[in-house]
Amino acid sequence: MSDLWGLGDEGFGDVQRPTPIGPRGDTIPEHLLAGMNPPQREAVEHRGPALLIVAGAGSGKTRVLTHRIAGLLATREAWPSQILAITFTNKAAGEMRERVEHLVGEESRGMWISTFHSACVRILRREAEAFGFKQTFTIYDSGDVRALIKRLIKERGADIQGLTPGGVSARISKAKNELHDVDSWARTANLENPLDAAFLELWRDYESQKQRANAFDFDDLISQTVFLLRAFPQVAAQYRKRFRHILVDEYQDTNAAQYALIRELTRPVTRGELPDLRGDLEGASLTVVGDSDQSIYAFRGADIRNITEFERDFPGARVILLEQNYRSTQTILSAANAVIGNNFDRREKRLWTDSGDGDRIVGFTGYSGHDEAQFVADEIVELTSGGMAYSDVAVFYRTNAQTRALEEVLIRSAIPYRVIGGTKFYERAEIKDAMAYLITVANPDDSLSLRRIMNVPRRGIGPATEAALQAFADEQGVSLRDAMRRVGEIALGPKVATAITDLAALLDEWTAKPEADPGEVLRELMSRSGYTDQLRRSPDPQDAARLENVEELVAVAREHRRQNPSANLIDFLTETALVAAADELDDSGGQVSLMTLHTAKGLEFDAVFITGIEEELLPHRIAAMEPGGPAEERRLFYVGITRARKRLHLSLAMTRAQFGEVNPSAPSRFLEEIPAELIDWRTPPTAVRSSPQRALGSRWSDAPREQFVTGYRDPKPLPAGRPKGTFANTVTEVRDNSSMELAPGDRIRHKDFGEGRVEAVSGAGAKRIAEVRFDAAGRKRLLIKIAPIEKL
DNA sequence: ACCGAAGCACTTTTT
DNA sequence: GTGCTTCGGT
Repeated sequence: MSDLWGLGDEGFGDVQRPTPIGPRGDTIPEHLLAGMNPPQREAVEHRGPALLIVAGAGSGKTRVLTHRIAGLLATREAWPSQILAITFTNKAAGEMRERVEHLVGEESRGMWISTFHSACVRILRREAEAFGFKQTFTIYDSGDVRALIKRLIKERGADIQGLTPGGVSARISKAKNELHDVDSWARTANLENPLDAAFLELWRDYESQKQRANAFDFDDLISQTVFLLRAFPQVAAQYRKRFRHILVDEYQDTNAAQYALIRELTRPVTRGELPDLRGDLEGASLTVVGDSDQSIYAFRGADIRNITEFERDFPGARVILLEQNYRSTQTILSAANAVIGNNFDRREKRLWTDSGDGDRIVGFTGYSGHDEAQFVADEIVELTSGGMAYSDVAVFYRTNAQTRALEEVLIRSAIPYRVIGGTKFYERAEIKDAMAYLITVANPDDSLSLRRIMNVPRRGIGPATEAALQAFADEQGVSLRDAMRRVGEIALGPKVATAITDLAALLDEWTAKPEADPGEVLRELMSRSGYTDQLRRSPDPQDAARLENVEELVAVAREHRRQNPSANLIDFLTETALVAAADELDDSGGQVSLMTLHTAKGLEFDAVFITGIEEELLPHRIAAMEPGGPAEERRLFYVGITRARKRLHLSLAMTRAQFGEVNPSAPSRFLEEIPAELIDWRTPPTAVRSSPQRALGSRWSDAPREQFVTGYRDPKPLPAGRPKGTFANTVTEVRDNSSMELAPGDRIRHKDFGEGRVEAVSGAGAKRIAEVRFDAAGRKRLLIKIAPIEKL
């Protein structure tokens, strides 16, 4: 650290600065460095063209980032407006802004701190007119994209086999994340393949529809910004000149498009590209923070090489490692280190703490997902009665479907909880309807939203009428909305024509007032369109809840306006389109948080439950077959483990219900990667086998599904030298009792509940259920197929 | 045009 | 088990 400021040879000295900076001698105020360990300190102080901070979980990277920004401001090396910080969620952006403001005060206003998507929308709105879009463009979420593609497939007829909306949208998304557009993709594609050719046509259709609707999809936001910067050098130069310090969090999860965006923004500006530029301007200084062990978004195109090859990409880059953990106990870190150590091809990094071992990890194996959920609930009661707040507890799972059992049991146990993400508020039908009204008002060209509300509530405009309107629009070369306004020129019944005219008039009235209060607009639209009336009059009790949801949305819009008095309808729509799951978290809630392992990234809790640690689920069956899949699933588990501050609970179930079918499940291979002495198993996982004699002393490692089909299979020997779980001496049988005939009155013996008498049998096939009154354990409902019972 | 009943396909993770 | 689509009746 001889050149502490990096100003010497790194070339800052000769460069023209567009705004004044303080005297070089300004030092970072001591309060910004107090209490930091040496690498943290260096990460705050280092100056140079590029800096990679390899930040292990819980190593204080947010603190380092905020203090680094505060340092830049405090020393007058940068104005707030010269800073662009990219975070993973809006919530993280808000927190970072708050913390920087806390450190350096009001003067920090004017920084851009946002997600990739929000930053790009901001750029695109400013520049929209330059490349054929209107400023009022709207944003399609994945549901909108699928709906549009679905319609396009349908319109093209049945000649395209094997093209599903989901498949097509995933493919388009993947291509865009790799920075392809339709034409560049077409050049590399093999169009001999009829499926690819059909896909290409569909994609072209999709793009032209989207353009006509004045809309972007999520992936466009990034890739179109890159194309914009590349196509308009003078536009790019403005942003390059403006942003002198770019900081990117969670860099391991950036994809090719996001990488390209960063590259574009950090290019130097040469004289002549901007009129008022006196000399060449070197590229912005880039700081990235990340941890390749926490890269979990490869499915979204994230490329781990962005971080592993950072030094090669950005010559002159400095790399700083943060390994000291300030979050978790050593027990939790040892488990995390042991698990992630099984990923080969990684840069060795070991988290450590000086804050002690803490409690052992608690393990539990339930009979079913419900049983497992009951364990979670019981433990939460235990923890909170010991003084822990509900909001300090989180429950993680691999798939959203796993919430059902958890929610049922938590409700029954009167534990307040909140599901983060999952079936989001904004995905509910009534909310999408309400939003579609707003979108149609804000962006009259968006025919997708217009179609959605055309006959909602019912006003007699059916498919036939809609087709007639569309035909007229195509014929006249106008929008669907224009066709509605000119309904008099179309031969339609008087009743239908009136309905269309009324709707068009209502929408136009508000389109003319784009600056009106969004909450007010929504309330008016909902009431005057008859939407609220329809729900109020409905006999369906669910409609009462839907009405409440719409009212809730009005309240959300009002609150947004209260917090941003100048925010118009488009601002509100943009914000709601870009909410991330983790943004829903508020710490004030006093509720247990339920979320997927993906959503958990970047968060931390005193007590963490990771559920469903089973083969097929974690690693997930689909991911396990993809190249790099198992390693990424392991990282996901690692992310989950490292969220815990004090207490970690790992649980699994011996059977798991899916599709309403119950199947046996095997403990995850990841469990035995944790040294046995770290886990206190309340009930250990057990060998799953079909022939009782073989299993004693066996391990349940490496237990893929065929084991259940074909019988017991000898596991591979474990690699020596690493302590492994040894739970195999306790063996439970999960057997297939499909053929067992039970009738009321039969006596049975259950492995744990003892003897009992069958009272009733219901259901059919794999779902046959016996109600049994056990002599000691009381009444239970057992799934005959998998219950550990025998007939007496 | 609208409603209810029956049949089916589906679930990995997300901005 | 759910949610969506299809079909047949009003």
